[in-house]
Amino acid sequence: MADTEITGYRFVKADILRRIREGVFAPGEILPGEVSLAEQFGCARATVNRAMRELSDEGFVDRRRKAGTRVKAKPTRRAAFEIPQIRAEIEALGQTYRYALVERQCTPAPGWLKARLGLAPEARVLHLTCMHFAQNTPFQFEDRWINISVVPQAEFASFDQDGPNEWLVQQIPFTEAEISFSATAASADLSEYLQMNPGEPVFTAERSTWLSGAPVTHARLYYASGYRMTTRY
Amino acid sequence: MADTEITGYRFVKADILRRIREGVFAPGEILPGEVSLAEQFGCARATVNRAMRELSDEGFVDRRRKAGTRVKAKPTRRAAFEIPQIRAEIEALGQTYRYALVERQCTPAPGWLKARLGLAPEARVLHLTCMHFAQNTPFQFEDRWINISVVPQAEFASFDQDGPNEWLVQQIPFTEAEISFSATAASADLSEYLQMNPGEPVFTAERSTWLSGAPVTHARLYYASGYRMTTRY
DNA sequence: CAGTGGTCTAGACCACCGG
DNA sequence: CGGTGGTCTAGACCACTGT
Repeated sequence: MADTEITGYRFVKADILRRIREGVFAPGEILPGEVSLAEQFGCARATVNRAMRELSDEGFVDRRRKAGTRVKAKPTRRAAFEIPQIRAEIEALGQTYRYALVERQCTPAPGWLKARLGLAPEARVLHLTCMHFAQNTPFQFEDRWINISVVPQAEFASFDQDGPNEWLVQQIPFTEAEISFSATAASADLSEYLQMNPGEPVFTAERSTWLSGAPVTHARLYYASGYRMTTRY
Repeated sequence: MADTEITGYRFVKADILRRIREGVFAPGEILPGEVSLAEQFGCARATVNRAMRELSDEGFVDRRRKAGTRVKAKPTRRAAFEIPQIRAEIEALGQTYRYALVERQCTPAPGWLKARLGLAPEARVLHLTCMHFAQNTPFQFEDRWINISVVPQAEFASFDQDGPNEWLVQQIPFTEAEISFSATAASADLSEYLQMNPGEPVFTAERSTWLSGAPVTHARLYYASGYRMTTRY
């Protein structure tokens, strides 16, 4: 019997997804091959292929040559979130962004940093601490380290107008990055910068980037009280 | 002059990306059109199209009909993270997973929950609290609400063997989800469940799902001390 | 309105890997 | 080994939107 004649990879994708949701295709079950589906939908195989590839990218099905396409038994959905760009984040809230440099210093890299980034034993780094405000209330405290041997021009940048992140993205790209989130307790110093009480929970992001294996920078970002990172999917 | 003859969308993608990184294509600059690139690379336009589409998906370029493709001025990289599946998460650490139901109760939905999910005024919900252990040490405390009118079979499930999440993914799919992360302070109760001190920072995830607009479930997930959510990109 | 990306097609060859 | 998905091609039509 003729299926609906509406084509388009979006339709194919939505239709397969519907059948998965309704249990027509049960978890673990193998789906018809691309050729067969192309016939059913009355479209080219490439169209089916694109639909299935997206379903696979989004974690609904597993595809393997010869083995075919199977509905994932445990649907591991994945969500994408935008790496927070502080200025954009604040301005998106309709608030004015303000930046302030707290401290700037060239120093030998501390041991933990060398270990984390894989720095050379004698490496020197630029250490910056700064504040980001939304409407003049503290929003984020940034504790950043930049590898001078990979980004030598950092040594001569003042960082008194633009934050290190904005500066870095214009100076140097990166190829690998790692970001992790956790909850930490505010130290005495930090609590003053962020206008909170010592020991209060702080949402903390820690991010490292490399350029083809060479350590570029490391930052700890401490968010003021009440911050939430949200995403829909 | 002839460019390299190696084709493949992966090559095209990598080559364009390299030129972006090296500054050959500066931020904000417009790239050659697909036809032109196809000639340069000696391949079909569809091949270039796929390469460019992926670059766009990954946030390196912006594409618009008629306007062409531009290098993103502020590279907003996006990272994908897997929605944490507690059992898998713990077993991936090589530890044994254990689940325990703490409390189970059908109740009228509290006001904040109705507001958050968009529940009907007279809605009744199933409220569950449970613990997840890794190697018998507390890993996560779960505070979950399930909408009985959308998932009626929940009323008759005991939840004494399997956690609500594992049960739900087998019972009902969802179409929309929202997840947010924050740092909260451990309440007296919570600190006992997670074996920590009251007031200590707790990494907290809050997740809501809907099925075609109908509220399905809401959960607050409190992670034991020291938890980090990490992703590479 | 015209140029760009978005999508589809029909056919082809190939790599991989399950049986 | 043979079937499945992975990819490419040459060509086509179309939707959107900047100018």
